[in-house]
Amino acid sequence: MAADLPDTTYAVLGLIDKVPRASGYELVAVAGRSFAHFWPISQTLLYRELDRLTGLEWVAATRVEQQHAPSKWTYHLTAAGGQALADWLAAPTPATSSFRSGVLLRFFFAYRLHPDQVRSLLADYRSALQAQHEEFVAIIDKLAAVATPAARAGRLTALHGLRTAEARLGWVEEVEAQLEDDSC
Amino acid sequence: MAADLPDTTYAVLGLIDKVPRASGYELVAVAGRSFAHFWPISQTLLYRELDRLTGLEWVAATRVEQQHAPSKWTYHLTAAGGQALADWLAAPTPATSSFRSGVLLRFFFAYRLHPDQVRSLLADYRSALQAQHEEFVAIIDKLAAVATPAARAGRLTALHGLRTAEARLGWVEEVEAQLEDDSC
DNA sequence: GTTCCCATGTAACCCGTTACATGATTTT
DNA sequence: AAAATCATGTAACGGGTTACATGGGAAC
Repeated sequence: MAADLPDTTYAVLGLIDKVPRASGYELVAVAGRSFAHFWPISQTLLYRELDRLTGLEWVAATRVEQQHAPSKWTYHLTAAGGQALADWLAAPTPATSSFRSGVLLRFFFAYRLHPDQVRSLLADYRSALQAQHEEFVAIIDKLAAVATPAARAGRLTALHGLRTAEARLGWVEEVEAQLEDDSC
Repeated sequence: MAADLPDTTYAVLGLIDKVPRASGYELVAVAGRSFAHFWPISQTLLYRELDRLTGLEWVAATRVEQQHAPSKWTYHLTAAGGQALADWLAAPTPATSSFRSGVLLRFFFAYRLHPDQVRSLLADYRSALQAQHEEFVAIIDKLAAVATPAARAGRLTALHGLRTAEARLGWVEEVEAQLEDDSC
């Protein structure tokens, strides 16, 4: 059907389905809180996708006047949009999980560093992982209280992040232990 | 000093340091086998970075004539290049680990799918993870035999991938177990 | 009265990708 | 004769980013 669009387009489409009658501004905030962990998008990009989606008539925009705040556009799926989302979800998933890690890239060349510098690299990484870990725990706790299918899906994707962070924290410990052995 | 360059530039710089006197063609192959797992780069991009690095005079190119194959350029670091690499490694690492997962994005909207479709999504993900797992095991085995600092760094980054894949396979099992509970 | 929140947008850049071109040599 | 390997490149596209602009109402 439609020329094949980037997954980001469907991410926004799915978000509008999940949070109907939201403004672009609100969607940016929701995206930042929800799928940003495994599919980050900037504000500019999200607005661009809203344009694209309305152009495709997959979503319809409604003008809402407000007196306590600027007027806004709210969005909701059309029938065609619902179909497009369903088609995309049903299509076989290309295994496109792109991962780029500045920490690992540096660690890969770590043999050019002093052991102290390596240790500090690992320490920074640990802090970042711990912060992530806490975020995921918070999300899981919050969503555990909600008994909707959407909340469950959100909780389980957060669990994926949690398990990943745990494993990587374990890796940091493993590596630090190995470095200590060498110093002796 | 130099306007701040993308990490990819330093990735190539580090690779030339690690594998001196290699051609662009060889570097593409090595990059594909080594840091592609956490820092993928395409052939075109790598060649473009070689141009940039020679322009910066961080690497120098030498023409090598061959009779059994086309002539080639080989690369090696200059003093300035070595300094640039060291500076980059020593600089505080921005926590830029960008992760985009098509599987998680779909899973996030999984409440719109039939349970069977979710199961197949998870099954595909498991296969991909298992393939990754095997790759990392192979790398670790291969590098365990080599007793250089560079090999050790490579082995430990591969271990990071291995631990991550293990944790995610565990997540798949966890989620599948939860889905079964619901069916009852 | 400055700062934060709501709300939407423009401009410019460039990184990274895919597809394709070329051509010699070696292997099947 | 065809296919794979070695080797380097061009062309075009677009997704995603950062930085900036605007402006009214609310909060401190």
